[in-house]
Parts: sequence; C-alpha cells; structure tokens
Amino acid sequence: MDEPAILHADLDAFYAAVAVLEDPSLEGKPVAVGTGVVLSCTYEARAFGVRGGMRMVEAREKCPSMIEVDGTFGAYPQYSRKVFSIFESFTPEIEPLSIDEAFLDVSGSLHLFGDPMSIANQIRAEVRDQTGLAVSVGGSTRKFLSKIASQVAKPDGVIIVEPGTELYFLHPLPVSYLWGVGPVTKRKLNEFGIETIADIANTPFDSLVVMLGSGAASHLGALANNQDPRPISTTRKAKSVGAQSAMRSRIRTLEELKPMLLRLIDKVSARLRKKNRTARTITIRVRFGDLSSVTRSATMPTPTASTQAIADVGYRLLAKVLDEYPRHEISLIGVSTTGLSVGEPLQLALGVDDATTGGTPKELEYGALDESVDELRRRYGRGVITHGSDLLSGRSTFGDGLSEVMTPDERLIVAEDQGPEYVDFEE
DNA sequence: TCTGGGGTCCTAGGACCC
DNA sequence: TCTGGGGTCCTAGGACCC
Repeated sequence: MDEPAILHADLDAFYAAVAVLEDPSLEGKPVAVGTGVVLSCTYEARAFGVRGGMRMVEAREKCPSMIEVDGTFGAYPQYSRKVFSIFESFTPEIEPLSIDEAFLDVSGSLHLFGDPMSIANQIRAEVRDQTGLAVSVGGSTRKFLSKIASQVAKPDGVIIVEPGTELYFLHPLPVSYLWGVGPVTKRKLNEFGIETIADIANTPFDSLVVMLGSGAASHLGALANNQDPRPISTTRKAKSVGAQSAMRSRIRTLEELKPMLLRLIDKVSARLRKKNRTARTITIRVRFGDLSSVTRSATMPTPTASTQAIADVGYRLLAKVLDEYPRHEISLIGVSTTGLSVGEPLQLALGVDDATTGGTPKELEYGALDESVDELRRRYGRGVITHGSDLLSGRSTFGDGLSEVMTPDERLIVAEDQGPEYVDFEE
C-alpha cells in the first residue's frame, strides 16, 4: 500500500502580515494585532520578546515602539480565501484547520506537479506572488509529522521529512512539539525526566498510563513512534457554535447581565441560521472575578436556531449559576451550542414599532433580514427600530440577528406582555 | 501568570434502560 | 431488595489548539 504524501501549510504571522500588506507604512516595524491580547505579531516585534497570546500591556512594556492594530476588522478573510484557492489548484484534498493553516493530501498530484518538495515550493512561490504572504510548509507521510515539520521550518521555510527518516527528525525534539502536549502535560512528563520525543518512545506504555492516563498515553505513545493513521478529512463540520464576552467592570446581577447574554445569544443563533444548522444543547459559561469558572448546560428535546428558544434556556441556566454563586463578581459570560444538526433556517418578520409607545408593529416585512431592515429604514427613516417575530413558532423573538444589521443609534424594542422593554446594544 | 474569543477532544459520574 | 453486566445519554470540568 502506498504511503500518502501530506503537506501542512501554515501562513507566517498571518494577521500581522496582512496588517502590514494593507498598510505599507508598517513595513519593517514591530506590529501587534489584537485587542487586550496579542493575536499575532511581526518578527520585528518578536525580536523584543513579544509573543502571540501575550497581554497587550506586557507586550507594550517589552516593546514601547510597538504599533497596535485591531484584529476585529480587516481583510483577513479575503487573504485567507485567496490562499486556500491556491491550495485548491494543487489538490482537492484539503483539510482546513483554521483561517491560516491547512493539511493538503497531494498523493494524487505527484504526477502533475512533481515530488512533495517541488509542490511545496510551487505553493510557497504562488502564495508569495499572488498575496505577498509567506507560508511555511512541512511534509511527510503523516499529518502530525507534517505539522511539526512546518513549525520547525518557520519562518518562511520548508521541510520535507523523507520516508525512512521520520524518527531521526522526530526524536530529538522536545515533547511540547507533539499535538496534545500543553503546559500541564509537559510539566507532568518533565517531572519524570521525560524531555524529548525519544524519551516518550523509550518509556514503557504502562508507565505512560500511570503518568497521563490511558487516553493521553496511547495518543502520545503512538505519535512518538510516528503512528498517526488519520486521513485528510475534507468534510468536517463544526460541532459547536458559541460566543463569549469578557467584562472589565465587575458585574453581579442577572439584570445587569441580561442585555449581554441576549446579545451573545442573538449572535450565536444568527450564525446557526446562517450555517443552516440547529442546536440541541445550550451551555452557559460564567467566569468569576478570581478567574475560576463554571458551566451549566441543558439539552432540549428538539433542536432549534431560534433566538427566543435559546434565550429561554440561557436565562434559566444563567439564573441557576447566579443562584448557586450569589454575590460573586463576574468577569465573563459565554454561550455555546452543541448537538448540532442540519436544520431549516428561520424566517423572520420585522416591523416598525411606534417610536414612543412601543406598541404593536405597524407593518410586517418578510424576507431576508438585511433587505427588510433597509426597506424599513427607507420608509421610516432611522431611529427606533424593529420587532422580530419567528414565523415558524409564531412567537415573538428578541430580534433574531438584528444586532448584526443595526447601527448604534438604533434601539431594539422587545415587546413583552407587560409592555415594551428597551434593550440597548451600545456598551 | 490569567488576558480574548473561537473552537476540539477527553474523562468521569449519574441516570436510565435492558 | 439487592446484586451483576452492558450500553446510551446527559452534565460538568479540564486540557489543548489557533
């Protein structure tokens, strides 16, 4: 049986590189992209000791001349799509891992484009020519090994591990290069004197089980011996959709948290509908002032993408946490939906509320959300907005997806039995 | 050493069913 | 009534990744 030829392509300092391309005056300067935390930074910033994941405050101390760029907006997705379309010109067998990296199975492309080293170099040249970005490539017959090779090849390099030489390449490396070895596992291994991947390969399996448990032991034991049978998966679908938000001011009450939770749920359910998915399990995460956190989850009998349905469950779960942990400061709340299945997207009805009374909607508009909102604006001008309604269930909603299309000077009115309630989407 | 937001995967206990 | 085995689903937490 032929061994596969697998490449791992990983863009170098992706966000920072795009920021520089979009603003050439940043060229050659220390740049960090991110808000609060460094998402990505240029190699000039790295020279000062700045690293991804570092707090902005700390990065600023290390490199006072550093230029900070917001990572929320920008041309990042366009660059990513362009790069992936170059990948696709070499093979259809692509497994995206994130916005800036992917596995490519080029086994079927060898007769067209040459050996893996040649393909890697062609990809690197085309990405460079067409986007200006540097991409590092690792290659081998195993996914995990190709990923390690691309890490070692960085920046702007390529390493192909030839069949038969895998263990010579792999074994001298520190254990932290293995997928699944983070700070905790690294510390555990180091405590037993295990520093390199060779040390793992030379440790009896039973001993690994004692150190790490059976799951992690068999995983890492296999990788250390170059065993990784996982094929490229081109059809992976998201298994969860979530959103979270950290807070600076320490909040404690359900009333204060309600608008935030609503906005998060609105965002999540809108994304579910966009992907044409529904979710069965809702998980609420609350992080406290001391950074400890808890989760509470509930599974519904039938899956949904309705803001209202998810909000009903979300409120209950959040109230439960606040009940269990009274008077705790809260520094973050998050919503995650799992148990996803393919579902019909909800249709929306939007209407204009009377600006002052918040009475029942005067008119209803059906159809795509953006067009409806635009139509309402044309007719009634900006200002107080709309009211959402879920046509499938016939229930009033909290404004499915509205936060995405509303401007800051518009307010959402949520009509409840007792009367209108004003929800402010501004911070 | 805890500062963001989006994810995946694993473990372990309890409820429940046969 | 309790004891046994096997399986699935749900919940909560944790490690890890980008």
